[in-house]
Amino acid sequence: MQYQKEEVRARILAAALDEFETHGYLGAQVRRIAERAGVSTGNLYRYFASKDDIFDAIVRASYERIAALMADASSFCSGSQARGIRGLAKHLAAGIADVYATHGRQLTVIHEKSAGSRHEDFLPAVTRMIHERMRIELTREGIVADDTLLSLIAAGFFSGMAVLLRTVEEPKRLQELIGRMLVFFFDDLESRLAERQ
Amino acid sequence: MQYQKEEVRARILAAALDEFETHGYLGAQVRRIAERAGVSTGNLYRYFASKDDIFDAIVRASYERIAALMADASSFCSGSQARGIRGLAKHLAAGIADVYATHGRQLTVIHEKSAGSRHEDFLPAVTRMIHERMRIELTREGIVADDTLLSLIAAGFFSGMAVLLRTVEEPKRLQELIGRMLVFFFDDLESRLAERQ
Amino acid sequence: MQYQKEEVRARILAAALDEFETHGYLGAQVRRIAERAGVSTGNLYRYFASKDDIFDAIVRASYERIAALMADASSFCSGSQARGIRGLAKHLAAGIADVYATHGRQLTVIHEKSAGSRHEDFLPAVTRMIHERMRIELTREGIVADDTLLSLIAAGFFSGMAVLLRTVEEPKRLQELIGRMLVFFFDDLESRLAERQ
Amino acid sequence: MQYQKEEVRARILAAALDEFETHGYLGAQVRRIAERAGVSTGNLYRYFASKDDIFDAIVRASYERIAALMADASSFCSGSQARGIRGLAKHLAAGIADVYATHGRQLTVIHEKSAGSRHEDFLPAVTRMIHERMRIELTREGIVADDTLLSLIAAGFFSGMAVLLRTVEEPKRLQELIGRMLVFFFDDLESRLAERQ
DNA sequence: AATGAATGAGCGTTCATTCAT
DNA sequence: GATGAATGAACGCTCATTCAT
Repeated sequence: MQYQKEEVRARILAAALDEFETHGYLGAQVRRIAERAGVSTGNLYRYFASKDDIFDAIVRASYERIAALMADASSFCSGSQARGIRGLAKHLAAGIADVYATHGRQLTVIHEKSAGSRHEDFLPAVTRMIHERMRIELTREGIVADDTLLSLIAAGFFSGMAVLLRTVEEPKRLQELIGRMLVFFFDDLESRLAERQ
Repeated sequence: MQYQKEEVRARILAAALDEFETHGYLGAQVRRIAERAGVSTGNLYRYFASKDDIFDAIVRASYERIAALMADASSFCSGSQARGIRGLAKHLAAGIADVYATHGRQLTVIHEKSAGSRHEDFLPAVTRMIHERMRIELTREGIVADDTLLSLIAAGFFSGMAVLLRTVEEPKRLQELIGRMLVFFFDDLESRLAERQ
Repeated sequence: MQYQKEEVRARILAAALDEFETHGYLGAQVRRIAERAGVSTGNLYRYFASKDDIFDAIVRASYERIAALMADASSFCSGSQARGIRGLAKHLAAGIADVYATHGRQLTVIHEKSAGSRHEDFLPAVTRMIHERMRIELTREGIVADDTLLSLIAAGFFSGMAVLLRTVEEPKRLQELIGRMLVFFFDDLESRLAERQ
Repeated sequence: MQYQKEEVRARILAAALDEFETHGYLGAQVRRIAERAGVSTGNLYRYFASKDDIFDAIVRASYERIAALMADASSFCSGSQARGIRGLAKHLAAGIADVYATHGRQLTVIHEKSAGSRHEDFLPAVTRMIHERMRIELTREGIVADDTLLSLIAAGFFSGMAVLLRTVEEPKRLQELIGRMLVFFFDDLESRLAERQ
């Protein structure tokens, strides 16, 4: 019985992931999710209290792991020798890749299809968190950088990671491209961000 | 009569811009647009055939100008001496800023609030176009670059421009930051994109 | 098996009584009844064919006893020396109190919470029956009374009994108040009902 | 246009009155109300925000008039020479008849069919108010009466009025029966309520 | 006998669109 | 040209009842 329930729950989540991916949160229809899952509407509501709740169930783990990743930057900063923004970026890139490895489609959905749901502020929130971390790191290094520029880099870095993870299937190639993206974004950042004379 | 019609049409478009900006395409309500415009719902439908049509009317000009900007790279390439990707990027940045100057809010709307409308693929489309232009330019210069990396840079560049244009109000500061963003994205691009040895 | 069945049946009825008392017939939920009874929904339907059926099972006994009470007025009239409406009222009051003693909550439920069920006409039916009895008795005594007035008294008497039985816990006090209510309703009824000159 | 709107609103209210009368608040269906009114469901919601709102619109006036009637007992007590409970009862009876004359079916609906709506406590509330007024009046006259008995009389009086008003069509007959009901309930009340020796 | 997962018709409500005036 | 009342399909969700085990 327990097994069967879990299996149904999983089928609903799988169907819902398809649906949200295709139509976005607002465009998604609960009936369609139920149909795709081979479940009646009524039964679906035995597993989830509302449409928003289904979305949350799909997306929560990736949300929490990303949030945790951002939060543990202090432990990262104090403990490691690979410091500086490049170290931070490496750390974040590895963490994001890690989350993507297990929650790839879910991360994409919360990133791009959450408008109207309780998670619609995911992208700005993540951008802000990355931005803050980078700001702290740069300050520590005595580097002065414009905040707008910095937030733009934070957003570009996160979305760039998303593009790579979604596009590149071969693991070695992926690792290499992440490395080169890190070079692209953070090598010699100091001089590239310097106020022009 | 013709004059009056244009004025009504303009009021509808202004109200709709507000509405789409606030609620996104799917969350927007035609009734609310009509109310804000001081027009009856029925009359609104004399000017536009559907909600999607209103969205299109708001957004089409910015879409076309961006598309045109991407298309005229040939004229750019043949005529100008400021060549290379940096020249291209400068050209695109200027063009985007130009579009933004007259269609700023519309550009933001098609960029971020188009989910569910016929323009929901605007962002990937623009990214692809920029990507292609950059690819051509780099090929001309004999530079080999990974396509995924390139498309990620294209997307970051476009979204970065959007951030700057939306955030920075003071024109001189804006010009400066655009310049520095160009430095950040395109200075020494060749070596930063080079396959690692 | 039979014993066990009866115990389950009783638990369902007890839970249903709670539920109907709290939410009324239409507001009651079969699922909630099953939960409170510690029985599965499916099993509940082995004992009762429908929600309406559960309601009927709870309420039938009090209904039948009240109906029987009304019906045995003939035996009452022929056998007893305590005649007249006062005698009838005393008899009915005692009978109602008797039913209430064993089916108090059920009586309240059929009286006040039966809207939507097959018993929703309980109150008017009982009122009519009391009314008829009183009419017969008054006719026997040669008293002429208006029928509307009489039915109003019948209803007031029954509802009044319900109020007392529900409100007053102490038996002696209850007996006293019932007595005084009888005085209030039936003492000198003849002159109080007389057509005014 | 204004006329037409009012006419539709009136049709909806009339249909809803039928529906609530027949099925009670919980059993009533918005679709059925719309059908009976010859209006589409969507249009019905242009006139009323919710089912509860329709009920309120039907019933509010009678509620407020009854509440006002109860509230102005002070003005009644100070000004008039026809004092005592009999005076009070006469006053209330006249007031209730007055409300019934214009809101008869609505009064019945809020009285008997409001379970589940925001007005479901109408009957106990009215009973309590009448009870309190009567208590004040009796105290003024130095009469001691049991509160349970008093509340039972209050309820019987109100419901009795409802019965008369619903049943008796002929105005003179109605007046007469009301008068006789007042006699029945309040003549010689003092001695009938006296604690027995 | 018992479970509780499953069903599906139907509820109150919304909103893009049409139509009578 | 303009109004805004009217439509009705469709939405998210509920719950009495049934069914596979």
